[in-house]
Amino acid sequence: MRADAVRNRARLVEIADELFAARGHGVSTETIAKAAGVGVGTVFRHFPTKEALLREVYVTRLERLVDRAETLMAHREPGEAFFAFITEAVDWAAAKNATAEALVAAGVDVADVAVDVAPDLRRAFRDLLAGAKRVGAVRPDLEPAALSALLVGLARAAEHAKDDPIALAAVLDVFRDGMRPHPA
Amino acid sequence: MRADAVRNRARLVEIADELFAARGHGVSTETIAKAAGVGVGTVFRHFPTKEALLREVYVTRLERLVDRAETLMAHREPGEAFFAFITEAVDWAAAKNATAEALVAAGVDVADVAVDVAPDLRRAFRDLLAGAKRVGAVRPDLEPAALSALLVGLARAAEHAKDDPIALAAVLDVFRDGMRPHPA
DNA sequence: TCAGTTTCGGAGTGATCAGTCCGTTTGTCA
DNA sequence: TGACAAACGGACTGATCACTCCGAAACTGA
Repeated sequence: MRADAVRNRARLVEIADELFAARGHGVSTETIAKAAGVGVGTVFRHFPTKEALLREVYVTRLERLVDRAETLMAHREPGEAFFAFITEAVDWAAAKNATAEALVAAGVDVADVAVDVAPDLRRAFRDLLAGAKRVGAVRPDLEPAALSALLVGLARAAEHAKDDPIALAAVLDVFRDGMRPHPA
Repeated sequence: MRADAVRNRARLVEIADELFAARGHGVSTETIAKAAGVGVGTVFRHFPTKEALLREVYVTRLERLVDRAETLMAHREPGEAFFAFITEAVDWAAAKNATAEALVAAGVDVADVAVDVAPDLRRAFRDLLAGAKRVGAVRPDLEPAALSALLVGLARAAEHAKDDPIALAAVLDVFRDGMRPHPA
């Protein structure tokens, strides 16, 4: 692969990520191409359809999430790692929401798109939970499947409250307290 | 207003609600018109733009939600009314896959899209919360704005977990426990 | 029943978008 | 450096969508 091709491909994913996050999946291919400083032809040489570009963006995001979980687990105490992850996930949330919904709207099964990343993600969730449960930071009945659903929900709730810092803080508190071991 | 016009208008809102819920906002005006058994011209006579039809659908949904909150408050003990409302909102969302969208639309554009209903909705939330706080069923720092965001998130989380009853139960527990007064 | 008016239906319009095609440019390697 | 394949750019195409327009149909009140 030629050097300029590699550069353009990476840049396209990066720019597409930003534009999809900021303006939804409705942004036209031409807009993305212009923002990346290339022609539309280049977009479609690297990605056969717009949907393929969306998938790439989505997978890239999931990979970053997994990386982040692993970094936190390696450098923090388990309970702290877990809640730091939850909190950070909020920042990442709005963008992920938009992409996942775009894929669903396009009739794509998100689980199918993420099939390559899914095992890593599941493992990261499992390890985060196991560590946090071991030190008693998280309720013992919280399983990876529920955590996944909660993160999706948190992402959505955070997006909804993003312009109201007080509400956003309350939302985070509710999630965090709800995930902690319940007294009684 | 002529009898057939009234009938068509109501039918359009009803059909549009179903189609938007099932297939997203991307459904074309012509699809909606055909499903309602009318021509596109009829759609645009009743609603100047597609967006106006969307708004009408949202407002109708929100009104139903407000009605339900009021009924619960009138017939149940405050804490029970609050949690029954939460639980029902989820069932409704998971089944119809639509309330979250409606709430997001209301939140993102409260002053605009749902200008007529927003005060009622806010009042219903405020009253539900006030009652529940009075009897100590809900944490005192939970405000209507945060509740609104949490409902959106809960609806989304529940939808994500709908095929896994154990995860769904855990998700509901996390939300309920998180909304209860925090010990310490 | 019938005139008068409202409402309807759907072909037509202009705009936009995903995706194609090919002449031109650029990186690569001998 | 020069030859050549790889990659590029953007005009172009066909499809689709929101919305318009007006002759036909249907409701209503007398």
